[in-house]
Amino acid sequence: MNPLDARRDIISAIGQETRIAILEFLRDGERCVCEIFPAIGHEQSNVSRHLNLMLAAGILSRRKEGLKIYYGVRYPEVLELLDLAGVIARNNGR
Amino acid sequence: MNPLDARRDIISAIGQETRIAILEFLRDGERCVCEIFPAIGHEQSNVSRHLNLMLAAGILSRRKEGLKIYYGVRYPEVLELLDLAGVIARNNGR
DNA sequence: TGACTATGTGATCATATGCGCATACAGTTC
DNA sequence: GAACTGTATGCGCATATGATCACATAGTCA
Repeated sequence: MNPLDARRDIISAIGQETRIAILEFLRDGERCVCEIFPAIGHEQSNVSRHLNLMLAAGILSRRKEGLKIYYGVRYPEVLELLDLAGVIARNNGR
Repeated sequence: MNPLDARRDIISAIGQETRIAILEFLRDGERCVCEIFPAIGHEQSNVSRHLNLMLAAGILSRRKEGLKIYYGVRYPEVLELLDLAGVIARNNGR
């Protein structure tokens, strides 16, 4: 994969409404799926897919603990990227 | 539009291969469409659409000069976001 | 083992996206 | 005005994406 593709994969893994909601919810630390999906108000199966997509993109970590599986943001840069997008949006007058 | 939507619009306007190529080409300053599309090797019509999409998202500037229309990156944060994605990709081992 | 809980996945559907072709439109020059 | 150059847009197509439903799987514990 050329570096161009790699960046696209990262950016498009972040730039989706449901996934932004998940990332924001994970800002304070890792959470299990059972906490995430009620918090953002989406179906468990849907959230599971988004989590696995971000995991595959390499921006989430995953840890099993008994029945539960905890996902977390793997790099602070992911949240920084999100914040940077907020800055740009604000420059645009929202 | 809620702030979540605004960020998604910014991020998804950046996270596409053709548009990343355009943004990289515009890194050194504004260029007209007639320079951009041969440089990145895409159809003029296709490039025009991508430029207008990014313009609508607020991340590009547009300036007319005679027949030519010059597009430029409106905020340095856009290129910073791209660089940040590069950092994450590199953390992932590309 | 069997009931229960947490998570993942196959099938399907509706919509969004990216592209190319042809053509329309706008501005310049003669 | 006509010819020309540069840019935008309508249309159609192929594929990607996000969502839901139903069901499968995996781990726990009586």
